Amino acid sequence: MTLSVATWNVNSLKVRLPHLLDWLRQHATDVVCLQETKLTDDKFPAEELQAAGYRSVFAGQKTYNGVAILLREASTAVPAEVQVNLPNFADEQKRLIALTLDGLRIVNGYFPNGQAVGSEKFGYKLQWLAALTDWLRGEMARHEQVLLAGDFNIAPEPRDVHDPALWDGQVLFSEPERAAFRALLDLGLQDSFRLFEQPERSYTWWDYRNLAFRRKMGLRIDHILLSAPLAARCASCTIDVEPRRREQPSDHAPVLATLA
DNA sequence: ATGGCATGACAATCATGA
Repeated sequence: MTLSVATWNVNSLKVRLPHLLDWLRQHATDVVCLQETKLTDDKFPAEELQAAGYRSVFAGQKTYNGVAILLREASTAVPAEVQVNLPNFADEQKRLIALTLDGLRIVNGYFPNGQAVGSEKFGYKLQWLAALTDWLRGEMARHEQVLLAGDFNIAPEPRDVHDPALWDGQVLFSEPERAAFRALLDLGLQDSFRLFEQPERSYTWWDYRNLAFRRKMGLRIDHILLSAPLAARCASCTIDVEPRRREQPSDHAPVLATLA
């Protein structure tokens, strides 16, 4: 029994819905984690996604943030244990949604950006990461199969950054953020992308400005992490850059993992 | 050079992203 799981920061689900529907038609991915939907729940396009064969579980707000998990009806069980936001971290911002699918605990996060190292938002990012790690420790004790996907807003290693010297110490690549990423790995999670040989300059985000995509000036900040039993089943993890080539793209590309 | 581009709220610019 195989299962495919994707994560994609769509940077406005309203604007990107045509791209998403096209992508779902092409890939028929079983589970799709979305970030930055930027929609209140009453505006979520659940009917359009239902028509495309997907059940939606979502938590949004006006203008900013917003997360959703799409489940392909034909292939997935009914979701249970739906969790919106971290239970140990009071937060107005909708940045996390989790559910359990036939014993598989799926956590989808839109991690804070952090704005600038040392800023108030950077402190919020580190606190959010600490709360996530504490909460996940318990989730991993309760579930053998844990999948953490999303826009982490952290490039974990120099090879995940187009110009590590330029980005040294900057937000998204600073030592405290990378240490927080390692703390997630220390829980027993593995970076599915690095389970396999990958092309040089593999990134998931490129600035809209300065022709960054064409010049391969990107960062790998969107990830799918797997607990050991899932990592053992992981058959592939790839970044699909095709949607980024389209007109009016999201600045993030989808990441896709398959579990055998 | 804190810009450059994109999105949303709002009605001309501004907050935010990464």
